Amino acid sequence: MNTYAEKLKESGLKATVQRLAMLKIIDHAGHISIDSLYQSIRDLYPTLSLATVYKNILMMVDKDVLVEVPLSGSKSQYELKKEDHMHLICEVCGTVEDKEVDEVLIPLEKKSDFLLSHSQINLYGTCHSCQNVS
Amino acid sequence: MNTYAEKLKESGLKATVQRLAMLKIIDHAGHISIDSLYQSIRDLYPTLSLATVYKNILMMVDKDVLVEVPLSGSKSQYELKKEDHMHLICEVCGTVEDKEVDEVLIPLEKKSDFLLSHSQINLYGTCHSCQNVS
DNA sequence: ATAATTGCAAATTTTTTGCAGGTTC
DNA sequence: GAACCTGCAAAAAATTTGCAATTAT
Repeated sequence: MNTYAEKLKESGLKATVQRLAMLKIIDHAGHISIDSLYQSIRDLYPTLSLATVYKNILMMVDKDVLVEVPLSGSKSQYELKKEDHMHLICEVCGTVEDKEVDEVLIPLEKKSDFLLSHSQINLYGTCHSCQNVS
Repeated sequence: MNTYAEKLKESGLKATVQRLAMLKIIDHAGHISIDSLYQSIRDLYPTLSLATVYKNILMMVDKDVLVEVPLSGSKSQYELKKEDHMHLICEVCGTVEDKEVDEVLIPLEKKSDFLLSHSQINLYGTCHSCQNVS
């Protein structure tokens, strides 16, 4: 059985073709904005409506299937829920790369007397490739 | 002379009463959404228009007077540009607290071969006060 | 004086909602 | 078959734009 379908059912959501298509595209892209997702998905399902994309994004974020990645200066992207990690956002080419969070946050949590539920770490700068173009 | 006015002029922006009022409120609040800012500012300047707030936010972010703080599940907030720091966002009471970034990021930058320009670190969880309410 | 900024109204863009018909379990 | 989901169209909310009048330097 399809993993995406399982994830949905575990979360109490029905595994519709629309949702499966969304998850497949999001997973493949890593991170994606609602607009891009809608564009991509129309190639496969021309009748899928933007309203459905919105409804499903909200629902899947609510059910912890997806995570919102809010970004400075552009619209939020969405990704599959997985281990906390940070994003390295290249200000030149716009690429978003994932990176492990390591144990950076545990000592921090103790020092702050803050009960951490999840983190959102975005580092803006210039990625390896773009540094070399100069 | 007023510090806010200086900041604006250094950035090539005119020090209008509207902008000064915005900076004062933002500074006092620490972080604020466009809506809240508009509400607060109307008490002082009932004729100030929402369009002006939007124009000035964009302009001041562009000129590095302000910084956008994008948040999961709610609209972006804005704050005065200052040293990079992280936000501890309480999921119970919604409070956003500032915290130093320390030297957490420097080793990270080296390891990632990423030329860091600025960071945006939001930690979601439960703050000290809300932990004690139980 | 001149170049930038404001406020208004209108346009555009983004997101949400209601509901009839279709689909999943 | 019951509850849930979709797609459409329409509504609501958020953001941007154009422009004449005003303001800062």
